[in-house]
Amino acid sequence: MARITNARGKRGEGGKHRNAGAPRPPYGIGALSRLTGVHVETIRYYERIGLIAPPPRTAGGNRQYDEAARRRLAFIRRCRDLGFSLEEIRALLGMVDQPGASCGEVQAMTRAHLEAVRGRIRSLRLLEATLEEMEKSCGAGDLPECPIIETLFEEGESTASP
Amino acid sequence: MARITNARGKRGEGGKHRNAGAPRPPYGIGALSRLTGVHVETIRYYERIGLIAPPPRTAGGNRQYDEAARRRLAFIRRCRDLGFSLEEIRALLGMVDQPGASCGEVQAMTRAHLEAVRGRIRSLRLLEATLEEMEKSCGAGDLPECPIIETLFEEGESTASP
DNA sequence: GTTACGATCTGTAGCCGCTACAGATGCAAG
DNA sequence: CTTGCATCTGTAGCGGCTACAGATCGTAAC
Repeated sequence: MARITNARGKRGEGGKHRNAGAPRPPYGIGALSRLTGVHVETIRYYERIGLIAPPPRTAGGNRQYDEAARRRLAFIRRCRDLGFSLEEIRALLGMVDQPGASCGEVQAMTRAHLEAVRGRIRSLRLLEATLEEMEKSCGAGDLPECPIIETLFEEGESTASP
Repeated sequence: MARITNARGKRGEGGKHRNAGAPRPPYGIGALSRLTGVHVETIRYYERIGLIAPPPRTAGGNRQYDEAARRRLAFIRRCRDLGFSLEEIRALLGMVDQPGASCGEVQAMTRAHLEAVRGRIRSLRLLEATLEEMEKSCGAGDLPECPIIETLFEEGESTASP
């Protein structure tokens, strides 16, 4: 969502009258946020919990990020989009930082995560079926006794655990 | 999960030597927990946030629940299993308590919830596809440059938002 | 220079839906 | 009466942010 378009939309961020386009390092936290799609507060949060390193500061105390920081944060963002937890991401970043030979581990984590995702899909589908049935049972929705409520009051264990 | 089997398994709860089977009202909070599958702490939490009414107490201050309370909590449990939020459940309970004519509303809520569930399924499926592709790209898992990591470092917006 | 205004700073508290303690009682069986 | 579980209250923590408040930074325009 909106990557380069508004990167310079409000303020140049690169100072003077640069040759237009994306801003360059060092990035302020706002620029980094726009570049990666991670909210400013979330970036600070990641720093607080030690997911990203504290960047150098300006004389006044504002954070300044470089290209490496940007890439790392974008990596995190992509992992989040794929549903990895922050702890999983921490592990992944650790593997990234290792020399080599970690490919197998990365693959294993991906596989485990994939299995978890599939599990969630399965239970959501059961849930979907139950809800569909309940919804249909209502017909026009003007019965004296609501069948949905009846169903919810009935005995018996439920099917899914989302 | 385990409904009547262990209802009397650890302690009679019904006092004396009752004719076996399920305990009877009034239920202590533990018995209620076993009957509904809702943890003791969670029951107290529901009371604290006003989702269930504070029950009468024994002289010593222990909670005592009746059959109506049991049914209501079981209702809540079933709704949770179906993925309704506590706020949604609060609304549903309000409708239950209304005389009649709320069937349409209940149906509408169910429908809305069903749509939300379907949305979640859709994004999880996108996610699944991406993860599958990533995982496959690794092959035997012993490449020098891990393709998964490469992918995660690549530019471009991501697809799903789970 | 100064003013104005946005960007950024720190710190704290809140969201949901529980869960996990600690430390004090209740209560029934032996 | 003792044992020993069940229950009590209260508080804090989880994950992953989000939303303030109130202060300071930084820069463009006058």
